[in-house]
Amino acid sequence: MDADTARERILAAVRAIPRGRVAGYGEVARRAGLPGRARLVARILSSNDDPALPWHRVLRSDGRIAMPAGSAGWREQGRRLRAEGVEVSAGRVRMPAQAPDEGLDALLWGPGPGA
DNA sequence: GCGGTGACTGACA
DNA sequence: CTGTCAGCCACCG
Repeated sequence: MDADTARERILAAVRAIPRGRVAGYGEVARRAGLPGRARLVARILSSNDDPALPWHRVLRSDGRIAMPAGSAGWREQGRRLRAEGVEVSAGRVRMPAQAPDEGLDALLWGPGPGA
């Protein structure tokens, strides 16, 4: 597929993250049908201009905010996440692994529109 | 074409 | 826990 299609899919995957939930760059890439393209996801978000895109729900694989700690974007992301009820401490989000009752996939994406 | 860079990641020490 | 390393890939000078 071409670069434009890839971007569309990635943006769609990001938009699919439910409010109050988070997903990793690699996870988003995988959901977009582009496994291993975490860096592409990061690049897309960094150049994104859509104010409606929930970019703040995308985190690094270790649960930490990807931007430089203390930067404006870093603070903004933490603020938006907490505003949605996501627990954030020291720039880190509580990962789904701490809630073993449900599958990781279900926790990340929930029932979603397809269920 | 080439090397540097980055909102990345998993493996290892 | 922190650091280093090799992959990764689009973009830029």
